[in-house]
Amino acid sequence: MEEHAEQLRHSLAHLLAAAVKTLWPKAKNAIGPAIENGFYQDFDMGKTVISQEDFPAIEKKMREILATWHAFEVKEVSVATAKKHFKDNPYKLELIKDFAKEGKAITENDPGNFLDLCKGGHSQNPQKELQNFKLLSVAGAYWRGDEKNKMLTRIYGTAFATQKELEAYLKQLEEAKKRDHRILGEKMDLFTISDQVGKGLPLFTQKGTWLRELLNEYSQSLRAAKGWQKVWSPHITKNDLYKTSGHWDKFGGELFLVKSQETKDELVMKPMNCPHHQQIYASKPRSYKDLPIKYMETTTVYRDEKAGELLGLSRVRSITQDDSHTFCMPDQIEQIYQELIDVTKIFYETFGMPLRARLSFRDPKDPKKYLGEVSLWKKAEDILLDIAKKNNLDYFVAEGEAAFYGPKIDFMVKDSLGREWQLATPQLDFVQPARFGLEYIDTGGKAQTPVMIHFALMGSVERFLSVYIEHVAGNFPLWLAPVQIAIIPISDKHFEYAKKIAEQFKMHDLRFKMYEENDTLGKKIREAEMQHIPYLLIMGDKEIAASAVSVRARGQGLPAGRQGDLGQMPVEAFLEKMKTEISEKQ
RNA sequence: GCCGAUGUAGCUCAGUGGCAGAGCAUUUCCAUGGUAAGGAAAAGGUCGUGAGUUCAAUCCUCACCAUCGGCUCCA
Repeated sequence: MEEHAEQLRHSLAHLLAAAVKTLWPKAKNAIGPAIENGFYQDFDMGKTVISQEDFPAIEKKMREILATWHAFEVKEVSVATAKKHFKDNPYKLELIKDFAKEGKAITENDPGNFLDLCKGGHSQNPQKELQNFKLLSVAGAYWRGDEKNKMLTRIYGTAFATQKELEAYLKQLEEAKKRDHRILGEKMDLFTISDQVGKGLPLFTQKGTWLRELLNEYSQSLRAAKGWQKVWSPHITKNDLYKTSGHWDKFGGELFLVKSQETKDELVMKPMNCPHHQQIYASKPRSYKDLPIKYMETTTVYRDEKAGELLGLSRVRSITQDDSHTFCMPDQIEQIYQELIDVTKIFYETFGMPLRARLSFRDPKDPKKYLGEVSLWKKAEDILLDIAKKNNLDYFVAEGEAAFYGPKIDFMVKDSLGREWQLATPQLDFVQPARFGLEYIDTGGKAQTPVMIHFALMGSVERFLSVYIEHVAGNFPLWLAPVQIAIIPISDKHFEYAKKIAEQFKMHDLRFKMYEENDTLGKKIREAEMQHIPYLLIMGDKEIAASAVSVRARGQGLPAGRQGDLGQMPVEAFLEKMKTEISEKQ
């Protein structure tokens, strides 16, 4: 964020605090930083409940107060003075105490008639610069982000230097809302969520299933080309498996339990596939000549996510991973990583999504969170860093983001609205193979422990879909579109010709929808456009006479006359066009 | 899990302490159409679920369920 925007947003957080404290004198303001595109401010509101309905009043008060603000004066004060100034605010007192302990200077600012504890960094000209803001939402947030602490009321707002930028941002929010995958998913009939099946358990329609299968086919085909082979594992398993792997201690609360009525077996729904794949590896002795061994399996795993965390397809309880596990010798790690990085680059380039890599390493200050020897971790992290450099990845290191069994590369993927998502994640694992006693015999005839590499290209099909639907706003490329062609006969006189064309499409494995309803042409075109079908074929007397079809490419937005009109072409020419586009994944 | 909001027809949403409403979608009929909604009629509801207050609850109260905005978490 540029410094200027940060200053004005931070200043607005103060202004919001001032307004809320004027309207509700008992409110205690906690912290209020600038964030991307705006700011927030936390309050302890006591028993008062604030809702969006209060926003007009708050915004009005903010503008009133703003008129009295001139310059932010930042003053350093003693701990005792600061404590006196904020004696009624336990949050500020806690901050003062912490700052004092860390030996930081304590600074206050007062732009007019509102004293606040603050490190500084404000707008130089509040009258002029703080005009373009809007309050957006109210939410709960734990004090200092710790769920053991009290929940405060957080008010989010957005602010820009100019009215024009503010309006553009609000418009972008609206656009994002329109392409929300939950809304498009329903409109385009891709998936549905039923109360009777359960929350976080989406059901996929025929169209949504095409997307799942085509995406998976692509994901697996890229890896198959580099030697990964499919395996299969069942969906329930004895819980001992996860006790051995170490997952039970860490994630036991999120496992779905399954009880056998025949035996005393305590089973669980599998929350991941790595232990299963390790058991396949362990099914017979392995030699160094067998390595690397590359398994892949796209399968659904089940995790009991906390209720409030479920969200459309982005966070679900039935998660379909396009998973793979590779067992190799330490000196093969680099080669495997290179292959996985190659695959990831191709995959995301196909979808037009730029990549950035986050190297998720352990937090050196909190070694208890991780299993395995420190020296192994260090070695693994060095290898990842080295590979990232060699591949010219746009990368950054994030300490404390590692999985408990090893460091990983999280690929951050940028969508067309500029939002970043974490999808593909090659993860190195030095811990689990040892726990399961996996071995291979090296050239000297000695048993060694292999290294395991976890990797899912999409991450999960559901999560990838949630991002991708919004990335393309429902306009899937031809090779992916569940319905590729809308066949629109002008009237029932033309149905027979339309059916003949449809037969040809069937022979070429093209996916089409026939608009046979007795509706007007305009209506049928509208419906096909609203379904984001890539090509619309209109056929009437003229087309029959010419043994042709009239082709209209999908419009990308609102109606604008005959946009996308490609004119009449012979059926063969159209088929050829489809073939080319599909094979090139355009 | 926590804070807040919401839940009325398949969808989007009005509305009321006293027989439940619209638009779109659906069905039927009329219209046979040339590039984003032709016309008419019908059908469609335990007003999220359960309890309480009341002569009477879709409306008020409580609990639960689900959804949404966030927080925390995310193998």
